[in-house]
Amino acid sequence: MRHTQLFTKTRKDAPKDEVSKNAQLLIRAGYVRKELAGVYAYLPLGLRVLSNIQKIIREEMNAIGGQELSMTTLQNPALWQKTDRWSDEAIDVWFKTTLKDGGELGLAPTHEEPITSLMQEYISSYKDMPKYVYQFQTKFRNELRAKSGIMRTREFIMKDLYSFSRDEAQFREFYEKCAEAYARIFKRAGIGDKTFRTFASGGSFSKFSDEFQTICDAGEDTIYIDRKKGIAVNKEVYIDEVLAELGIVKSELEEAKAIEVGNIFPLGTRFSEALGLTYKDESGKEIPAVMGSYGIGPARLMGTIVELLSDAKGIVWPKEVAPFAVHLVSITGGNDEIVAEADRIYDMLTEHGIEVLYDDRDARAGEKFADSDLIGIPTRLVISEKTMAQGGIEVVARANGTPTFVADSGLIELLQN
RNA sequence: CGGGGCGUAGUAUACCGGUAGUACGCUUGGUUUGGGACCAAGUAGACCGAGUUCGAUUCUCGGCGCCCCGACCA
Repeated sequence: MRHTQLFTKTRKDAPKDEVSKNAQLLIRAGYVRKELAGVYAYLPLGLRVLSNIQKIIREEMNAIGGQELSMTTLQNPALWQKTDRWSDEAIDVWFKTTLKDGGELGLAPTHEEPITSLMQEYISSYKDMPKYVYQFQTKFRNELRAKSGIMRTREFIMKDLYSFSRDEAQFREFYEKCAEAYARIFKRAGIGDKTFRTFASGGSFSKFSDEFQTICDAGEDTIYIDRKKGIAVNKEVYIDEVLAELGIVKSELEEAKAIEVGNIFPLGTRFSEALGLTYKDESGKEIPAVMGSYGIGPARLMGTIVELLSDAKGIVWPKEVAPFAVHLVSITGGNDEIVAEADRIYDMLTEHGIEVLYDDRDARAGEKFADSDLIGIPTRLVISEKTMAQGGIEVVARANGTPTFVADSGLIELLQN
């Protein structure tokens, strides 16, 4: 993509109403725009990042047998009444709306009810399970206080997967498989070394759940990490009984602030019983399915990456989530030959299927480099009078800023490795 | 929801009970051209409502919006 086609612009100053690093950098670089408190629009660059994150998640969910679908955001109150979750006391973050005929609808804060109802139509035998379905769908949560930029918002897309199993053992098997898939996702997203599977409370559904917590000072949670074992405990269940159960001792734990980037938890038969999702076992007996729920918020993950992987100049995207693989920057000084050469390189990269943002603006080097650092694409290619005289292209890694030279005959090979 | 703070050009800010200033941006012209250039001329602003006052962007009240701390977070 040519920069001159991009409608967004970078800014030197962060808006004064944003304090969080993720929002400041993402707004300055033109990835997102704030519409309201806790409501952000994703601009072309931001949407590319979000899509890349979703691609990683999708690949890993498909790899463990997940099937993607898309439910609705408008919710039928009747289903939520059956599980006793329609009242504002049960779920205090509801956004509700009224129909013209006077009826009421909900804007989905989560999707246990509709997915259970949906699957009830397709699961009737033990032979129909296990099944794993997921979606990327907008959730609305009427947070009393939105905060931390794109990490705690009132409207956000969430990947939510639901598992349907015959019994506890079958459920457990998938639960562990999913935990492994989550670890792969966070590793690919560039935050694997700072993300820990964390024992946490199960909320209103069950005794426990597992969170995936990424160590970061901008986080809202406090966790206790056992680095040797590679696991952690959320402060909310930091009690002797739990520590004993997990086989960890207080003296070896390290306290840290962390961001909850994922959460998996058992639902048991809480929803299947309430909504009649039962199946017949081998003996013809009617049994409720055992369910599990598995969530990741791609936007929160995006925000976490920015919080962790950025420096004074801007963002430093990991390869798999970067909006483009390379940032081609021309320093032309008004010289048409350099423009032609940069155009040629751009075409060559594009023909080889390399995703490239081409800064073809008629701007000075300083501004282009500053913007390039801010936007944070992993590899920068510079074409200038200097590089042309040396018969090559300058390659700069955003992460460390060290320039190397490559002849254009070796460029494609270098980038494809 | 409790507490605190803030609303001034597109952005960041200043001053003031008496015609709102600066920087960046943007427009035009010129000089520049490897780390956010320079000169010149332009462009553009007081969240909404009520009150006090001769006069309110400024003071008071209300509303709306935004931020922070806490609480909450299926």
